[in-house]
Amino acid sequence: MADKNQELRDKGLRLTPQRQLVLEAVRELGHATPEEVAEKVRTTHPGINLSTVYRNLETLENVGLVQHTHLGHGGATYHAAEELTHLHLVCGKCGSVGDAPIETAAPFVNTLIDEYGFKTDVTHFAIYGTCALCTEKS
Amino acid sequence: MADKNQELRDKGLRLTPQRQLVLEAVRELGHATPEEVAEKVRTTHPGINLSTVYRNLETLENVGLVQHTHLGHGGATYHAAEELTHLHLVCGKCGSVGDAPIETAAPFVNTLIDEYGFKTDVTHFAIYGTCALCTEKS
DNA sequence: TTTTTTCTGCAAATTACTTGCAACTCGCAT
DNA sequence: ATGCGAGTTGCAAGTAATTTGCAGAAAAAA
Repeated sequence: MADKNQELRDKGLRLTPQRQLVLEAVRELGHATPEEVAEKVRTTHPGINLSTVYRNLETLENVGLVQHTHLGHGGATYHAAEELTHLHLVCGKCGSVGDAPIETAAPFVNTLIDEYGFKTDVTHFAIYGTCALCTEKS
Repeated sequence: MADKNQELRDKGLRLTPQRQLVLEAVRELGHATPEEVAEKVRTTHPGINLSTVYRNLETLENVGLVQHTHLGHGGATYHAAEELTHLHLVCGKCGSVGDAPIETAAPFVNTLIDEYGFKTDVTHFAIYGTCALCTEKS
């Protein structure tokens, strides 16, 4: 964990237990809302305040260790930066979140660059639709 | 306007001035937040309540006359169903919203169907990235 | 018209997040 | 080791955006 300490300090951040736990939680959860992160952190550090979680997620995002994505209605969900290598396929019927490799979108992304000069970050918003299961059912 | 009346009645909806105005406003505005719709409606019907706007947008969405899209942080924006024929390219730097024809995404959409059975609605979430202008500047 | 049923307005409630501030503590410099 | 100062935390209050409960208003049906 000396490395983990270093990782945060290198970014100019102070090393607090809360901050470490928030980062750990995001990494372990894969993707999670601030509320879910807080809940996870509370299993080992019950007293943590929700605003501390929000503030740390923001701080960690500023230094590039985590990122947020919009998977649904209002709420953002957070990912560890290393894991942001897939698209999110959100099903509007059942709410499930599937993954697809980011390369799936590569031709689309290239088209947007070529024709509009628009550099897309496909992971920032979910891809919305109906999953295979729900399509069958209807 | 007999046709417009019919249009709503056909869907089993009662014809109220508020409802007509909300639908009109969405059509005229192209895309708008609930707040913007309310403001527009108030130019001719000052007393309308914000919750009436919300409820009507929801109702109109249920019968398929309007749809909502996520262009940014939390808020949804509403479109007339007829006009949902383009992608939204949202720039994370300047906040501008560009359009691109929906066909741009067709190959991508097909790939997702073929490989994952996932039927995408590309208009529901914005496509996020950096626009040509902001890319130049940096 | 009268009845039925759906809408509307209003006020209060909820949700998700942000902010102000005093107390605390991390890490550098003694 | 010890202390100092800036970055952090917890707490409580504050926002912003949307939702809900309800009684009265007003469409459509009878």
